[in-house]
Amino acid sequence: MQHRFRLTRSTDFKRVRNYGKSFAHPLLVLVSLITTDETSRVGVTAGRTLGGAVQRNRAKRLLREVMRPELLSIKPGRDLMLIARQPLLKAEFDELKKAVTGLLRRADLYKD
RNA sequence: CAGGCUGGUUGGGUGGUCGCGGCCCCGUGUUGCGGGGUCGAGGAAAGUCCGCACUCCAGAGAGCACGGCGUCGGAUAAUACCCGGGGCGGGGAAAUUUCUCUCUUUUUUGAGAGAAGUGAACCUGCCGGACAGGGCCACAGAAAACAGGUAGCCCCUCAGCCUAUGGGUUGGGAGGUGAUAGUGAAAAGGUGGUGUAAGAGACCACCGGUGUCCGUAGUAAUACGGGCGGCCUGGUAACCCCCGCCGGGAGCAAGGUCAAGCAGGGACGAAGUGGUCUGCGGACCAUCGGGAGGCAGCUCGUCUCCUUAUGCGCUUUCUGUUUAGAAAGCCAGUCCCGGGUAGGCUGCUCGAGCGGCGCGGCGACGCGCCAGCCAGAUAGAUGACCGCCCAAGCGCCUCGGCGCUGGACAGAAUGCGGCUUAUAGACCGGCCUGAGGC
RNA sequence: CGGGGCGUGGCUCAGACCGGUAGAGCGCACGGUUCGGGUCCGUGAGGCCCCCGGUUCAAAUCCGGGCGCCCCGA
Repeated sequence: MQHRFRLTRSTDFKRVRNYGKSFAHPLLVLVSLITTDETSRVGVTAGRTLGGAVQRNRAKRLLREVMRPELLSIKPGRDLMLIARQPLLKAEFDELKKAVTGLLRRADLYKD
């Protein structure tokens, strides 16, 4: 995922977390916030409950890899946040992909 | 061959498609985008237990306090922790010796179990001082540290009883003793003898320990042998302490630099003189004054640059018939200033580095030569999917294949050395013991 | 990067500085009191003192190392 489509600042994460709408799934949580920007951006987090640095990095890489092709078909001006949950580490890639696309549809983020 | 122990190396490989970060090159519509090339996690990157480099702060020197360390030699940039020794312990297989028990055999014997001893390689813990001083040593025990008595033993003495007049016995008192028994983790060298009323290093022999001197080996700690002396002083300093040595503090979120916003400070003068050009708005040059900077810090001098912008704003005071003007303050604006938050850049990876070869050393490590440059991210780059192969586990049978599962611990964040902890396996050695063969 | 604290019966904590007997409250079990329950009274079970080494005659305590949890500073 290209760097300009990423959430990078701590304040951005706080803003999305505080004012965004959240959608839950056993594998992950999606948080969405409407902004005035042209582009949509995505941030990825994995808390300490997932395990050590290896597990947390792997969770974030999987989430980024899943989001990469979906980014083109998402409505502009959205800041998204994906929060990993513990069962994500044992899930298959296709399973995770299905979960993410399902959440994006529920949040009504796809272009018409 | 069997068993035990131990050192080192490695930490899945390969190909395809898509994707991410750094650097270089090219193109372009140049804060960006596209294409190509190249590089891109570890042996522990981890824990942060030590030691350095580096940076900032503080600092004349010395001492005190506090903390750490403490056998010898070596290695190192440095280290209580690395390497090689020394001393005192602990663990350690096969084998074997002795004893006891059980079974067995006509006997010789054989087998098993248990206890004690000897016992390799190797692994592992500790290491100044207890005659400088203080504190503590529960329970038990007579006594726990300038030893000690209501057990026992012995002598003396007093009283009672018995008596064959030698004495015996019971109880009390004054002493001696530290041998015996018992307690305890520990009872003030051990064994044997002399000696004595009973005893005791009181004395003797041997042994053990300690101090000191000499010799041999060793750089040394120390070991071995011999002489002499006292025959000798419990443990605890990972309790205080004493002696010797070492230590300034903080840490890459160090530090440097650029710098929004907000807040703070300052200025918003005089509008001179001479000249040139002019499209009459003004512009430029020189000069006076003012300001900023450079010429090593100061003065002088000199050089360079700048010298503008206010508001039909508000309040008060003064002048004035009014329009208006002046001064002070406030507000807004513009410009400048220093400090500096968010944030950016830097520090940031060429280094006590890594690899190969050779030499020296038992080793830690050192020296020389060669070849190359080998991660620098910052919500933090190494990922996803697929094929084949090599190991591993499970199942099946025709014992060699087939099918399934499917990679251990774990992710750089300034760098390096050591330590500690986690770790599926694979490969290559070394040492010791036992059995057999030549 | 640096600093601090905690771990002891089922739960909340003492004991640790200065080593020798592990204790309190709540809870639990049994008995009594009551017609029965609660309250109250009495009795007493339950601990490898987080783990591994070391010092010591002796370690929950002293000294190393490890594990887990919590907190703080730049």
